[in-house]
This record gives sequence, C-alpha cells and structure tokens, in this order.
Amino acid sequence: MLINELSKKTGLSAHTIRYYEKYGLIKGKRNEQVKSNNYYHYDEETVEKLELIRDAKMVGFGLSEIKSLIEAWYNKRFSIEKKINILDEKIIAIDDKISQLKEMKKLVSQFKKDIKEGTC
Amino acid sequence: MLINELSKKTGLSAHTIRYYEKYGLIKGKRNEQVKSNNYYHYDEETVEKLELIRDAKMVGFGLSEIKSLIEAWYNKRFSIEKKINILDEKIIAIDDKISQLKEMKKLVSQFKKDIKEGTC
DNA sequence: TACAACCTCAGACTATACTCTATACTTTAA
DNA sequence: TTAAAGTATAGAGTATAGTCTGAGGTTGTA
Repeated sequence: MLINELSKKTGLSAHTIRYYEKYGLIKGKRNEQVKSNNYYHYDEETVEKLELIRDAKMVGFGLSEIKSLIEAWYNKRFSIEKKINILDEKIIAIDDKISQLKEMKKLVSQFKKDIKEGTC
Repeated sequence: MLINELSKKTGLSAHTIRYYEKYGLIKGKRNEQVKSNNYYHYDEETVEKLELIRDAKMVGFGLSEIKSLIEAWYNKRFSIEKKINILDEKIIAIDDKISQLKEMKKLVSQFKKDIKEGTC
C-alpha cells in the first residue's frame, strides 16, 4: 500500500509517517520494476509497527525507547540475548507504569469520594 | 521550605519547579513579615502536588491535563459537579492507559516467547 | 567582613516530536 | 487531455517542556 492508505489505516498523518520513516522506526520499499515514480510501498508489518508506536506513545514512551523495542522485535542483526534483554527491560518499564497508574487511580478515586462525602 | 529543599525532596530541579509555578501548577507564598528578601516558601501540599506531577508525566499525561486535575483537586472556585466530572474523565483516561499497557505487555511477552522458542 | 551558597527574574537556548510549505513530478478520473 | 489528487524531498516553523545564563540581591558561616 502507498502512504495515503497507510495513513488512513493507522490514523497517523502522512507527514508523521514520513517523520517516523526518517527516524528509522519503519521502512517502505520501492518497486524496482516501476521506473516512472519512486513511491514507497508499505506492508502489514508496517501497520502493526505504527499501531505499536501510537499505543506506546500514549503511555509515555518516547520515540527512542520505541525504536529500541522495534529493533529488538524486527532487527535480524541483534543477538537473541540482546533482544531478550531489551524486551525484559520494556516489560519492567510497562509494569512500573501500570503500578503508577493504579496508584494514581486510587488517589483520584479517593479524592472523588472525599469531595462527594464533604457535600452530601 | 525554600525552593532548594523542595527540589531535594521531589528530585525536580529548581528551574523546573519555577517553570511549573509559572505554568500555574503550584504556588509558593511570600512571607510578608520579612522585608529584606522576597523568597518563596513552599508547604507539604506542594511536595504532594509535585510528586503527582512527576508520576502523571511518567505515564503520558501532559502538563495541561495535569493542571486540570490539580485544579479539580485544590481549586475552591470549581463547583462540585465540575470537579467530579474532571476526576471521572481522568479515571477513564487512567483505565485506558492501563488497558493499553496490558495489551503492550502481552505483545512484548509473546514476542519474547517467540524469540526463545525459535532458538531452543 | 568576606565569601560561598542561596534566592529572584527575564530572557535565551535546547530537545523532542511533530507540522507545514514549497517545489516538482506522477497518477487517475472526467 | 487536463484538472484534481497523490507522492517525494528539503527545509522552515510550531508546541511542549524544560534548561541555562546572567544580573543583581540575600543569608549563613569562618
């Protein structure tokens, strides 16, 4: 698929997708047979990656962290040990964030309760 | 306490704390009795607020979202209904983030398993 | 009383992550 | 066959959230 379709599928603008491509998060392929243009083509794996990026960003991961995750995921040059290490780190980071969110939720819920009880 | 102590207690730099104060997230008080200086004094509530800000930022909330949360929390001018609304929104946002993180964790764990099984 | 260690304020600078503009070429539908 | 829509690239501009510098004043300790 071309960038416009990719954009529609992921909800990210073509500009943002190109920015991610420059950043090294995704990679389109050019069709060597077609010589009239040099359009990039993207596959389903790219859709998956972009969805992962979108979600990871929502929960506070930066692009550099996401890049290391994606490299562990797809990069063939990394050793198994290195990949496992990176993935373990991310799992710990995710668990930390979940704990923090649960703590925040408890706090916010308690505060909501306090407000309600202070008035009824 | 003065800004240096606040900085040490929260792990945030004095610069960052002043930035948050300008942004409207916290508010120091000046001692009217002392006329030789115009140092700001901060209380324990400010420490709590800064800890909340730090945690909320870690899980992807921006300063504007955090500001609305803090206002619901501390601002006396807001009506009870408005405060409850804001807090409910935050609770929903927190739940969303937790779901996303769980989804990410599942994905990362599965991938880790795949890597391991692909080699052993 | 000197000197280090504070404090305030204004304003310049930086990093991250986009977002937009301009230019130029290609494809597609009427 | 031409106008609209799509694509690539470079580079400028923007938003957010700091981060740093400098100038000038204060406080605490030797």
